[in-house]
Amino acid sequence: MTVTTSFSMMRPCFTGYSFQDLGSIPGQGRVNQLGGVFINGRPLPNHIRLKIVEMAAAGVRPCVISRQLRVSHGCVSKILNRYQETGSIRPGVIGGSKPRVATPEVEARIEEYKRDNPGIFSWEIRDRLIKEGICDRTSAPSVSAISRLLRGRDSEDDTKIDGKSCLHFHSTKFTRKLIFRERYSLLSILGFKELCFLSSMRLC
DNA sequence: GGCGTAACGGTTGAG
DNA sequence: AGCTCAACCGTTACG
Repeated sequence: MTVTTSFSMMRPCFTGYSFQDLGSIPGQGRVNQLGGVFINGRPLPNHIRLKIVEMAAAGVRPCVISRQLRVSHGCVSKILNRYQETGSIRPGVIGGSKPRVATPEVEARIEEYKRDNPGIFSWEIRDRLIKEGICDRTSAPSVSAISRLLRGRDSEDDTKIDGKSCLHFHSTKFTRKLIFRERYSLLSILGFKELCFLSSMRLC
């Protein structure tokens, strides 16, 4: 059995460092107990990950893979487990926070709070949203997201067309930005082809 | 000796 | 612009 790399197996952002690169990144490369080179906190290069999966598929025992590729057996075990679960050799998405969803209802409520009390702090708005059950602690927009929304709102108040506020246009612009971020994080998980397919099916 | 996994020190990136 | 924090990483050590 052979394992082929599909487009979806490739992460768009991290393509993997080459060991030649390690020399050009002073202080980055470290050596493990097996003599292998790694960068602490960073995923192994794709070609090593692929090699691990290929060797396992060829029936090579994990301990042999570990010794031959000079990668810790814990790492070999992790990568093979992940491959079994997801079918992908790619590492997970590192860093970032879960995108908060500011629904039109939440946006409207934020605007209402601000109208009632123009001096209200963003963190107070967030607290009220949670207290009044509009969102829970995990889904509530972050304080910085709220303040950005309010900043946007304030600048829009200055730009009125025929005496009417452009608030709706700009708040939907805010929502579009969140949707774009959701898509971007999907891109790193699914890969470009899958995302194009889902987009064409209007699934995301 | 081989394997699974918790703990650790590190990086990353959205909020 | 800079900080926070929760996600991930690979290595190490233990059972």
